[in-house]
Amino acid sequence: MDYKNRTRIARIILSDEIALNTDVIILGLVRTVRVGKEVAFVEVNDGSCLKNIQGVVGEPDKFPVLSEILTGASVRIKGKLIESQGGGQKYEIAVEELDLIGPADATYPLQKKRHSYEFLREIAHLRPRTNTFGALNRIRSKLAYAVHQFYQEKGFYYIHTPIVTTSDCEGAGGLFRVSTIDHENPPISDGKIDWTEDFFGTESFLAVSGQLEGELLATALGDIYTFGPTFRAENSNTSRHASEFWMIEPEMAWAELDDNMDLAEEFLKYLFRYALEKCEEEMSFFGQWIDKEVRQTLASVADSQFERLTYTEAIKILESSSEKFEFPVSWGVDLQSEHERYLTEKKFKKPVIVYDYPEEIKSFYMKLNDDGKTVRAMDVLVPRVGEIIGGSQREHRLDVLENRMKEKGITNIEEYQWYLDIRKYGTVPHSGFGLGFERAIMYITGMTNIRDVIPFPRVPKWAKF
RNA sequence: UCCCCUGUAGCUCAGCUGGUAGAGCAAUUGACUGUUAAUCAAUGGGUCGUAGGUUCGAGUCCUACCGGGGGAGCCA
Repeated sequence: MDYKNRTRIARIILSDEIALNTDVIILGLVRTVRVGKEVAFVEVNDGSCLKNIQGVVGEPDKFPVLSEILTGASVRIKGKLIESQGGGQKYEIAVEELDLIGPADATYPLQKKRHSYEFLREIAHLRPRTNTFGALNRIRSKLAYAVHQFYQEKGFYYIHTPIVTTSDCEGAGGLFRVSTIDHENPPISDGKIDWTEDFFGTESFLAVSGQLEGELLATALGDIYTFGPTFRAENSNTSRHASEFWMIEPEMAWAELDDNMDLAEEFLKYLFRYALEKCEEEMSFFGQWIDKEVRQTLASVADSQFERLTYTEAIKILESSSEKFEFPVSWGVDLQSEHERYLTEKKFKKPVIVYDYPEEIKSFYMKLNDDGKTVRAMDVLVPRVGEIIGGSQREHRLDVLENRMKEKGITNIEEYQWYLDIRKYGTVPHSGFGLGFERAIMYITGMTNIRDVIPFPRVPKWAKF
């Protein structure tokens, strides 16, 4: 079989680059078959785009294989590309050869109808074959490319931070243990597990962030970014948390919080514009089936300023608002979801950056402001998704950093010697943030559950496929 | 982890105040059609999440457990 000479459907339908009457070979999965006496139609999708192409069989009697071709089968169609004689599509294939490559029987779970997302999650091995997940996986790929393009064009270096970490206190929640110790018969010393016997000679975990290492590279290379998997062993059961997700973490040397906010805003707008301009087919699909206003929202956000306000200002707005909150607000408490949602969805109706948070509720590495009460932290909040970016200017003053670590109760400071060393030798002001890639995709596509924007989600009680 | 809702044919669901199950789609068979989530007809298909309990009798009520959804916390 000459699989190599096949023509991808996107080249026919989307880019219009195949001339009429060209002999083409289509390889793909059957979406639906309609067999009659005089004519039969075999509609195929090959994953290159949303649209299917239909093969037209003029004399069905001469193709007994038609009776074996059901929805879900893989087929090879050879024939001439012709102008469609029916309405509804521009092109079709006048079938000359029709081969069933891989049959699918009546048990094929994907029917010619809409399925619930809940059901599709249970068949995550097959859901990529649906229109929605095809579009999601394609736009995910394109947006990942856009991430690299954005940073590479700005002169940032793409760096790889370790997946396995030995520091158990990165300030971002629960960690997954990495171990080769026989857990049914662990080595014991002084009544406790002897981790020096473990693979790395010490306790080790999956990284919850590449930030600390990112800072090291930034002070050497200037501007860097990471884009990789991140693991959080939190028992979070929400539509916007996953145990394994992809995060983009830029880190800029010689940059303060304003520069950080500028970068975050520019970055998000770049992704929104990229989706609108370079992912037209997917975005029109999402606009039709997922969220009718999503394109309009992205376009208006891409052309407007994000609202920036300090935590203190945010608290004042919330306190003077007539909105009834379940949790009362006052200076010093962390903003609840309902507060964040009010700010971004009701008050400003666009992305909002809140910065300068009370130091008590933020991590040790964030730069202390001169007021001694707040730190240079920032959160970017967007409607429907909530917190999409979290970042800060880092504390680059060695003595201040050491003090804050002590205040935060970090006892094993000597294990962070490497982190402190970049402050000890030629320290530079630097800033960075983390963007949850899936949350960005949710915002861009209008999808409302993080489990549907990553092909194989990992969440509490679910790591199948 | 907490609160609320939910679990009935392959899928989406109906099943009122308890009396041993229905529809649409899918599938199978046949007919018909330049069709396009094709159409029409017939047929097959369910130990009602699991385990207990109340009751003469439970899909329907109660308890526990296991899934799923929404919200909260944690955050990206």
